[in-house]
Amino acid sequence: MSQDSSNYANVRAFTALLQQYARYPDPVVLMYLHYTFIVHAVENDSNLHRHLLYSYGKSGMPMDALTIFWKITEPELTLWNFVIRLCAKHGENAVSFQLFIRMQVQGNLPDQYSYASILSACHFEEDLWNGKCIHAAILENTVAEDVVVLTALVNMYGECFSLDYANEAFLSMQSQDTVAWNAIITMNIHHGDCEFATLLYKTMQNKGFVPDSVTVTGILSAYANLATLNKGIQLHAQIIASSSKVNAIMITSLLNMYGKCGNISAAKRLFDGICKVDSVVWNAMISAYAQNGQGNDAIELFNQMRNEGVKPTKTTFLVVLEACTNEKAFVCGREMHLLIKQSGYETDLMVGTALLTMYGKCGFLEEAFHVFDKLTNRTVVPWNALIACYSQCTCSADAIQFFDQMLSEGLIPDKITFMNIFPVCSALATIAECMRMHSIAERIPERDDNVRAGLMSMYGKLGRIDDVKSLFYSCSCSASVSVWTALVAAWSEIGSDDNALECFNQMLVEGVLPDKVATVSIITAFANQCSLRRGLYAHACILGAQLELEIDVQNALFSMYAKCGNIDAALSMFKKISIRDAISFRVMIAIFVQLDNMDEAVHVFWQMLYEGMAPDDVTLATILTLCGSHGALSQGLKLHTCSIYMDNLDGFVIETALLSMYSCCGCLRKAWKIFETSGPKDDSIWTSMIEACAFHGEGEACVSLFGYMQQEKSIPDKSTLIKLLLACSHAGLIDEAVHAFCNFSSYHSCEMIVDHFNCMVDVFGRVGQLQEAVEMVKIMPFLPNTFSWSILLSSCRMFFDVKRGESAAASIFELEPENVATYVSLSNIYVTAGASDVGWS
DNA sequence: CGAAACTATG
Repeated sequence: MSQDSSNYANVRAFTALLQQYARYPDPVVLMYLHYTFIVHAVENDSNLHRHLLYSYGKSGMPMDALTIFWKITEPELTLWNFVIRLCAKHGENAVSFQLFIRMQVQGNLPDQYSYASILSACHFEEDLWNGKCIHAAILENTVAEDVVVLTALVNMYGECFSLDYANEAFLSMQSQDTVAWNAIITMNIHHGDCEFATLLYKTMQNKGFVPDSVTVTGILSAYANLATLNKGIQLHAQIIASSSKVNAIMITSLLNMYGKCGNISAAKRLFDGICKVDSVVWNAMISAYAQNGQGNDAIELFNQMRNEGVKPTKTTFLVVLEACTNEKAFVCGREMHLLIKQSGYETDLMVGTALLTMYGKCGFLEEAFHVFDKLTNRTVVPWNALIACYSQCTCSADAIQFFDQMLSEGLIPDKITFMNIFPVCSALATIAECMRMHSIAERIPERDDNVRAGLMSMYGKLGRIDDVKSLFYSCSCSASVSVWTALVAAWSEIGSDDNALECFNQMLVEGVLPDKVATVSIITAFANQCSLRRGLYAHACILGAQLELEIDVQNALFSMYAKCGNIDAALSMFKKISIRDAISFRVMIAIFVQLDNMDEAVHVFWQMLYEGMAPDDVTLATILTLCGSHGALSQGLKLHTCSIYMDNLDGFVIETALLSMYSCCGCLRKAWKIFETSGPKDDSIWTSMIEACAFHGEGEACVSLFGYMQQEKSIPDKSTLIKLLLACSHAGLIDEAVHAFCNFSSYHSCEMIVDHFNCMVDVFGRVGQLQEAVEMVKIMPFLPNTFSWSILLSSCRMFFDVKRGESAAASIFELEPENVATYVSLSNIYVTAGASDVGWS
């Protein structure tokens, strides 16, 4: 066989391979094939070049495609257009333009497809000038009226400049086609005008154009953004009825629509019935869960996705992290971090920001900062996320420091920055800081009514109603609903509920309808004043505004009824909410906990689990504490079992609560078990264990725990010391008490409080060392309070010491002349000492 | 075999 014919056979074989490849594109396989061609010296076949070029294009590798392209001598116009379009599609806009110029230099005149391709290389505002140049060239050309070119212009102006210009290009078409309609519809959706997009959709059909899958996709996202579930369902039904082929993109749009409209079960039914090889549909379903407060289902679905071998993408990380953040699922979040590291997305700005937000929401500020620190070319977005983390964890000073650091790095804060930093200033309660932030905020370009409202609520929280008012009156035009809300809240903050109500009325009079946020904050304001009458009034005012269906409003309403003392109304509202969220349950549980109604609290808690909602650790911990105080061991055990299956809970909080619950229910051994099996211990769990031992009279155990705690470098706080001293006192462990007391005072003398000394009075008094007890009262660096003397008095009574008892009683009378108990105690001393005849009456 | 404008999840 000659060299030529063998080469020919190779070319045919490789061509076949490449065609096969097109069905399952994979960059690694493609590069391997390319390498093999070179080895077999068939690489220079021009036919093969074309195949390779297209294959690289399909795999989304524009630069490799270009390398092949340059080897082709005198490529025809279609190939030029192909590579221009390919580079544009993958963000290589500059390369597209170079190709476009080079093509013409080599004597090829652009046709309508060339113009359409090069226009698609203009995506951003910065590209507008290029786009306009191309537009000018088109106007000189015969293709100026071509619908393809004009559609590309619609898109270019829509993405780089304004909807108006896009509309102009659309209207300048002599006749539109479906694709052109699709372009103008999607442009309106991208600009947020979904109502108009649906109107265009109707018009298009009236004019006889048949919507295709692209139209449907766009309209579905319009319905999603408008949250018009019924329209969405209707369109879904039409899709099914038309029995046209449903592609993955349409499925994704449907999932998104159901998710945004809050109909998770419909989304899940759809999802279960499709072929799930594409990560995008998984992402959409995970996101639907995450956005509807079902973070645990989102996480579970993600695990299923991995089990089925679907590769997570950047978006997967973003949506799963969102779920972890909402659920405070730290364990899962940390696993995600590992995966993200492996995928090389750790330093991606979006992923990094989502990751640091997750850590921050879970309360792990160090980890959050660590992620932040690794990000390069930081924009204002990760800074805002970092500041928000520290602000929400009430690390106000750090938040301010980061703010200043951000400024010194030359970044300009945006309104989100201020939305985060204003609450920090009110938390710090330093007026100088508030004014400094105020003056910086005055200088940012995008200050708007939300920034103004933020400022007003900052001053409002500090009670500076005059500053709030002057900001309100400095509005150049009529105040927006957020500004009105801030004013109402500020009046309410200083307890002037008449003014708050008057402002609310004034707002209604001026035709400003309360939105969701306004309604919630107004209802909450009245709830905090326990003003049922005003709360009812606010409730009545919003009845017409379709707001009573909003879950946040419903939560605020029933909580208001409870705070104002009308529990029955609260409960019946709670029961009537059709789609309750996790917040509804947490609020309702908190209400019952506050009422010390364990049965109802536990009942709502189980109901919450039954409806698929995850409790947070605070909710579970408060219920456990309630069970403890009611001695409800069997409920406590059930809750313990159930907590084992939740991974979104803060271990320390739950373990500490469990420990206390067992201790209060009399199971010291179970409390010990919790303590022993918990990992590294924080201060609160040490303290709880000491308290538990004290409660059960295990004084010696308290003392040794206290010792261990200090060995572990855990610093006992003042309340731990009190628990310990009480335990020692009950167990008569004088030396141990003295030791702990002296030890603590030598290291933390500034934390010593009068209660510590009172405990020591009790320690000595209880065993009859009355002289030492008196000394304790004398040497304390505080003025002894009634308790100090009362403790001494009761010891004197126990040991029949009339003289010291009289002197203690005299001191109490000085402090509290009306204290009847003292008379009783003293008379008891006289009686027991057989000295009732000493002349006191 | 292969061109073009409009398409989903964040």
